[in-house]
Amino acid sequence: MKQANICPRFEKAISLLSQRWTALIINQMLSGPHRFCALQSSIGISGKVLSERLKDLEQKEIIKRKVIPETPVIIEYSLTEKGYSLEPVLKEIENWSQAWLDIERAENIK
Amino acid sequence: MKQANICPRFEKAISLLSQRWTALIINQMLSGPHRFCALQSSIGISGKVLSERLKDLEQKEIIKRKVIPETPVIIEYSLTEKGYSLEPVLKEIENWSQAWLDIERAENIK
DNA sequence: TAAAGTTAGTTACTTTATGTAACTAACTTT
DNA sequence: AAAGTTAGTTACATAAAGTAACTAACTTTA
Repeated sequence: MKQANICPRFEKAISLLSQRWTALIINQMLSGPHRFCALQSSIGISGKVLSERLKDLEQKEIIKRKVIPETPVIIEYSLTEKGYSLEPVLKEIENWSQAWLDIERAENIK
Repeated sequence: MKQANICPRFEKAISLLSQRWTALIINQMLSGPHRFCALQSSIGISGKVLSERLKDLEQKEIIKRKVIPETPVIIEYSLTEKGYSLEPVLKEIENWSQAWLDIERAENIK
């Protein structure tokens, strides 16, 4: 039933950003390189899915994985140029969220 | 394990746009109102998931559902102001996709 | 007028994606 | 030696999507 007449590049971009966690991972990395467990705890993702996403994003050349042979070894994930170039997208999402969404409080009021 | 210190509005926006099909549905509607089966065939989504998404987007006030009592009845889905305000986000994704993605051809070459 | 088609969905069932939690291996700190 | 940290992996459970057939109300065609 796939018959989309939609631009394939656009569809690819959408399918990338529609993967759960992907946009949040990229967003965290906009502020600099991150380690595996830092991402894990800052966005609340499981190790399993995080490792899947990082492999996928690396393969898509959006992030790069660097092994720093300190003793204990440090694995550092950071954005490539292609990855950084998603910043305007994330910023627009943030702008929209500030303008149009508000935090529900109802559930907290007894 | 949810401990995110991320802005809750931003997270909400991300979780909206990370739902499969949602961004494509909104994108189609940027060009005007659409009927159920027009969306179905233009983006290649199943009736089941489309009806779920439309209900969800309506409840979030991003789209509105209008019953036009022509004979045969027409159900017209269109963006609200909140929905239209996502246009810059979609445009940025499109810009990025044009600048950074290309169509794989390898699989077509024998 | 019966048969076939369209629209806007829904239902039942299957496959895929995520979540949860425990585990590993190599190293460090107590 | 025991416990903790880092960067994952594995096995199992639940949730989300895909597939395809079905419904109900109406219309068009033979």
